[in-house]
Amino acid sequence: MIKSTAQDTRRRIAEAALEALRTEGFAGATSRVIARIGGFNQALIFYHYGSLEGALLAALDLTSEQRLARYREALETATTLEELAQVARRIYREDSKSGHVAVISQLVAASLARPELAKGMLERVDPWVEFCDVAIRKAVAGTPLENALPIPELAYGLVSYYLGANLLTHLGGAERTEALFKRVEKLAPLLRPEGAKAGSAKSG
Amino acid sequence: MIKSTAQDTRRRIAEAALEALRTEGFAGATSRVIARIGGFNQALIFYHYGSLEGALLAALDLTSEQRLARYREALETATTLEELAQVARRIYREDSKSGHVAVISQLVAASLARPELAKGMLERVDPWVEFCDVAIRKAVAGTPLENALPIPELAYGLVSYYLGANLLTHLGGAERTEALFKRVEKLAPLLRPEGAKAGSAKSG
Amino acid sequence: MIKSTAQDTRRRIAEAALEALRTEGFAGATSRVIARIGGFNQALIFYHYGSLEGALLAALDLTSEQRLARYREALETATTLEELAQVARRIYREDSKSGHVAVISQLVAASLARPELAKGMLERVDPWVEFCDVAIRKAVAGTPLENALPIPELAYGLVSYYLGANLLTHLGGAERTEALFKRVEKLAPLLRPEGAKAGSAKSG
Amino acid sequence: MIKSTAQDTRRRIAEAALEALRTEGFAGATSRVIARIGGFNQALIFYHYGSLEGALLAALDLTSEQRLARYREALETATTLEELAQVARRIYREDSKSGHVAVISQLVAASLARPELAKGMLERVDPWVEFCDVAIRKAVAGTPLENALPIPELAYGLVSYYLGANLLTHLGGAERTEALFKRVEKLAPLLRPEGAKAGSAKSG
DNA sequence: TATGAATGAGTTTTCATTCAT
DNA sequence: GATGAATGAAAACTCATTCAT
Repeated sequence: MIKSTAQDTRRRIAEAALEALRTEGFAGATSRVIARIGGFNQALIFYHYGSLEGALLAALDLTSEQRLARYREALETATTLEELAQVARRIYREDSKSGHVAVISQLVAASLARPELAKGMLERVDPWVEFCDVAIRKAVAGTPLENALPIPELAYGLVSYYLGANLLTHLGGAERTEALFKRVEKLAPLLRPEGAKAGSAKSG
Repeated sequence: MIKSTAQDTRRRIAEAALEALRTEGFAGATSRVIARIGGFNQALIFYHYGSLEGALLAALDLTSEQRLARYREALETATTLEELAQVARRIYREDSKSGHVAVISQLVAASLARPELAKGMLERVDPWVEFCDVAIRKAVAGTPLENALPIPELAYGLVSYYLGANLLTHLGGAERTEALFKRVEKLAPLLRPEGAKAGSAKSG
Repeated sequence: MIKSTAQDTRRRIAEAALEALRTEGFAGATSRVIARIGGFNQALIFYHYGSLEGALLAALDLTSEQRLARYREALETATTLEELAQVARRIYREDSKSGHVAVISQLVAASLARPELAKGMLERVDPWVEFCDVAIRKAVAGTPLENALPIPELAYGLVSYYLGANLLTHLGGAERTEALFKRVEKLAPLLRPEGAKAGSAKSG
Repeated sequence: MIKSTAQDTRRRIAEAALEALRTEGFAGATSRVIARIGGFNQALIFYHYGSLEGALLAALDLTSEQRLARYREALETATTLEELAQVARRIYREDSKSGHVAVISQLVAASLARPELAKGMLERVDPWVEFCDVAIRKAVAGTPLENALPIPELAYGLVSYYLGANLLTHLGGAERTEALFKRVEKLAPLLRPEGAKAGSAKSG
């Protein structure tokens, strides 16, 4: 048997937990299932994380890091509101396909009735709000909206929407959310104030 | 042993299930807990609903009916975007306090991994989208937005947002969602086209 | 609602119980299943028979009567050992196909751990032993075996064998029992005493 | 908590299951009863055998091995048909007393309605047929019957009879089966062809 | 650091049966 | 005679977690 460092093992456990969440949902992410997926002993989860929830939160961190990195990278390329909308749609699709945000939905929902989980979850929401904040700020930079919009509140609103959209998507309403994204892309120019838009006049 | 009609008993079970969902969440809404809350025998749930899920969906119907009625009533009183925003905030607070939409969140989340539940849930989403559709339509009636906005998509988006906002609220972020509502109220007049705003200014 | 006489209802219950035993086996012949098959209320079983077991025994009586009548009729036509063997095989097949003796096997087996059932079963075995007794007697009438064979014991042995053969048949060994029957048919003449056999003497 | 090897524990479980089958029958051999008899946790059954049926089949293997060994040993000592009949009677009594074959009857009967069990059972019937085959062959060795009898079919027939006889014995008809055995013993010599009977050699 | 074994408390569901009507 | 409603007890099985090694 090859001994691994505690770090490696923790990582393996978190990855197995993530996979379990993705494929089986929160209710199916039992210690037994996680152990089977990762090929290790159930007890190891408790040895390293103290409880199942600890391992699930580690799984969330794993996916959050990955996704946030991806988001930030995508944000680099977007400079206008239109581009931002496009980026958002693309990322939404990636998230749906990969199941990453499904994991978040599951954990958020499950944590409603689990104080300890809820605490861990709330902490992990902030980076996302932060990200949205930056994104919006960038999108409206140099436009009149820059000063008019309640950006922090909007950022939180976006995260809220994202969560809800993902839940519904997984219930079976994928197209309807996609449809909204498409509309927003089309409408984005209309929301631009005159000055910023050169000659592309809009709302009469 | 007191015999009641099936209707009454079904109602009692649904109410107990609702209470269980509210106070214990989906994972805690077991047949045993529901039976204890309602003061009846566990087996009664299966006698009347066939399965736990059946009873939980009945609970959802109970709360949905109540809330929708309340929403429609509130909608009657609102005529402008500002008023609509106010109504929305008030109702959001009621939902948070009463735990009604928390129940929805729980069930939506839980149904991600339960096909039968998911089916039942999806059917129950539509009345809400419908309601939002009507509400938005009413709010923008007579304004240029009336023709510019993708109302059906927005309606679905609102429901999505509402779901997410409720999840986060129950995680502990109530004030942040409230803050957004307040901002929207303040900004509502700005989104109004000049003509419509003329004499009907509401916000002080 | 058409009221029926107690006799009619008892009959309907017994028939439904028999059908349940046939199609679902003893373990599946629950009061609920029987009631569904017969289209009546579960409680009716207890009203008329006092217990589930009572109804199941009534079902057994139903099938026993039918089969015994059939057996006696078949016995009429058989006069020699060979013919008796043929008749036995034909009847065995009928029993297998119709599921009648499967019902007996089920009940006998189930009664091993149920004193009340066992009592009822034992009483119902006698007519069969009696029948075998008569059959054997008839088959060996006029031959030396008539006085040599311990007919009552053999009769009981035949019933024992029949029970076991049916159990194994239902486990999946139908052909093997059939094979034995065929062999017995062929060998029957060999067991015949010289006098009775005319010129077909075989045994040395 | 005393830790043992998996082998030991599996054995303890199988033994407890066997005892439960013996004393309570199939319907009474529930996980709870087995656990109580064995003095271990119900869950242990599932940990080691995956399902109740797995444990019950293990119990059957336990008793089958023991009995087959005993049978083979007894067979060694019997060389003539008479002796074989004596041995059969003795063993039959042992089986009745010890409840070993009652267990088989129970499982065979129960498996009528349980496909998985039936599969396991059928596999376990063969060694017994094999044993009977050998026994018969030995009994008729050197006699004219050696070539006249359909031994494989008879072997299967004997197993069938044994099963049925045991069922009836447990229903309460022990003496009647005993009576048949006694008669067979007495008649055994008569079935012997003259040549072999001459000096009634016991063939050492 | 890791694991196989073990467990108490829990799950959903089904059962035979009773009772008020 | 008949029935819908109700129930206590029990079923098989799973859970997160602990413990000895």
